[in-house]
Amino acid sequence: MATVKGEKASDVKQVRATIRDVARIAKVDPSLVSRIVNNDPKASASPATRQRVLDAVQELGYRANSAARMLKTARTQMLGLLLPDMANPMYSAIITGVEQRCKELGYGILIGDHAEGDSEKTFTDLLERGQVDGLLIASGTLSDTFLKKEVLDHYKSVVMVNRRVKGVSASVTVNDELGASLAVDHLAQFGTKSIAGVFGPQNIDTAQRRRKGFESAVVRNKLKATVIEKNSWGMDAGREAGLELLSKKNKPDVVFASTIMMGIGFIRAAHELGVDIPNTLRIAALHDSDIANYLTPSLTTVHLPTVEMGSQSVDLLLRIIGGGTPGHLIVDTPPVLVARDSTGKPKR
Amino acid sequence: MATVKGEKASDVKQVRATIRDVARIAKVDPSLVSRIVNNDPKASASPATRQRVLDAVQELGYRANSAARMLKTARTQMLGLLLPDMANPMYSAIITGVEQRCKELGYGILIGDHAEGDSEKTFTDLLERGQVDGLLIASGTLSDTFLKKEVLDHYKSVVMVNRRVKGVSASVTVNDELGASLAVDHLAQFGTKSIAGVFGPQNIDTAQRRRKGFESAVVRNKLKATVIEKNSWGMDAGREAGLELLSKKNKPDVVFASTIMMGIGFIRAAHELGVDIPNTLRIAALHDSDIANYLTPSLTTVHLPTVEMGSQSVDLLLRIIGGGTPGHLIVDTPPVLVARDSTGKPKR
DNA sequence: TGATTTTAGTCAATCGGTTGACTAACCTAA
DNA sequence: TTAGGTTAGTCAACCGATTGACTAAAATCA
Repeated sequence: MATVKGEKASDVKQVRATIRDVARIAKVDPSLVSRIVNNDPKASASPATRQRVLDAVQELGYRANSAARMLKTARTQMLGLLLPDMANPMYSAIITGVEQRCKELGYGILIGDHAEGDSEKTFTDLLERGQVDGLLIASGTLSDTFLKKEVLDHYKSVVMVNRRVKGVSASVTVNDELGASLAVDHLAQFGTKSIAGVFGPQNIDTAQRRRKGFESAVVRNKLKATVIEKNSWGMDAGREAGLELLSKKNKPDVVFASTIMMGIGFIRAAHELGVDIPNTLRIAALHDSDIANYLTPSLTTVHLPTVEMGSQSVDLLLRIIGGGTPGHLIVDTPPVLVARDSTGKPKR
Repeated sequence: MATVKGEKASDVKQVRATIRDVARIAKVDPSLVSRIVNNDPKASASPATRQRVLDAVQELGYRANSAARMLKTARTQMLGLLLPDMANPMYSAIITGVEQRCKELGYGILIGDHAEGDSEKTFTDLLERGQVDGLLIASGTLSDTFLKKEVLDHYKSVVMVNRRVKGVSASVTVNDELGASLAVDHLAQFGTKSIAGVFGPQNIDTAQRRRKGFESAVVRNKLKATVIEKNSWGMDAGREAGLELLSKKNKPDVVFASTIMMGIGFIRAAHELGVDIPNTLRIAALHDSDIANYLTPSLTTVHLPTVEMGSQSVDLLLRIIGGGTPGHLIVDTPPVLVARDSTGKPKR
């Protein structure tokens, strides 16, 4: 190997073997190599030749240059994933699911974390750079109209995750309705008369579905309900709701929080106001996460199949990219109640 | 436009304009378009021509096909980011920083979340697909030897984030030592005699640095210290440490937890054992995060510049990719103590 | 045996940008 | 006036893989 003056071993970037290198070593045409490695049905090669090619691939550690492949096939083998906030355990569960499935299928993920302000920019960036074959959007905050406008304007393969948006023809959600009603049923069994429900932005269908499940269970259990709607899904919103509700004259006996983050905030508010959980107040929240075990009291949750939602979104998106029909999928893994201390028997 | 039978408007994917389209409209050669849009200093064009080109770009909404550019330039304009766990707030802070900077510089991020088992696979995938110009590794768990072997084997541009690994010549870290000692100094001011420190895997330099800061502050404050080392950084490890320490005869008065997650776990253990914080026990942890405000009691932390660490890692990596010399950078934003209730005056 | 199909493989165009080399017209200065 | 230098732009060869069209030899069939 030619060595440039002053070159150190660590500087040597070994040159990636190309398909021509493989072809030369296996003594065949590059096109045949291509067909063999991609096991193209049109490839016809004798077993011996095929083996020679495979050996050469092995020997050189050949891997197709993805840029070249992209250019020719107009497929990037990458999916975009747009999220508002990675720190939220719900979103990280979605990421996990998306990632798992993508890895299995050989797709890469380009992540777009959209902060509040620049959502528009990130969005168009991902789309216009044309570096993804399709886009998964898991945002509980961007408005329907914005999404619809942006998405349709770019005619891209898009799947909404954990949400349905009118005008976007594909989505994957979980059974939020059942999840919410499971929580309410659990809370109702303690003989309460009054329940409160804390919800997220009502212009987003996810919140609506949860509310629907909440309300049907409320009716079924003959409870009297108070509802609070917040404009975000976070701990701050949960705490505010808690402070509001718990400083009222007639406090609720039990509370349903529509996200675990809101539940955490609510518990915090209860502590601040000296309200004892679970003796005076019981609370349950949607979305399970490890953190629920580490709160005091530990938080009763309903586990929703968010990881599956992530992976099934990938499958749906790929189907759409492949020309299949879009649609609205509800993950059929059922929600499961995980009872913990926040609804438990009073301690001691 | 030719319309295929049965084609609906929504099926029409508008064809991306190519550089040739722009050239045709502006009546120049494609090469000139390329030079103008990339403002190549070699481009010489009259103001009028330049404007024609720019107008055409505008009109067609032209954006260079990234695959073609990658192929020709052998640059992908993408960085890989390898993380163990997105749910952890420390890592999501790093992501935030990396993302911000990448967006500013027009780079994309390919995320690799390495679960415990498949770390090796993800790793080689990202590297071998050759889809990134360089790699940021922010893993507090992969072993030095593994990293060294994999990294060096692939001669890639790599920056370690929040960690230094012998044999990998670039890293960005924060001043963990100072951070830890700040926390200890704060804890010491309450007149305690005995302090406990809870640390992560000692085969990782990050843990060692924190320990060093802890110990120097312990000496400076003339304290008697107990040290616990755990093999992970999480809530579970913190809780275990808490259960161990707090069921002993002579419990510590104050505790330093080397991550916020460990702090959360420790508080949980204290609750389980009925130890009152902050009256009986005071605790402070490294890494600030929103969740610290929502715990009960809220958790005193030391804010480390993790977001900056993320963005500066990008700068360093890009410098290396551009042929610059690697090096070990310590983010110079100083750690800041954020005092909260877990070390506060006893309530009431 | 001769005609036809199958097998095994090659050829060459193409995807869209980039970039070094080149040219023609114009400008400057001696 | 003419040599030398700018300015404004063009030409064409890549980058590496894919894929439709093609060919020659071998196998099958009648």
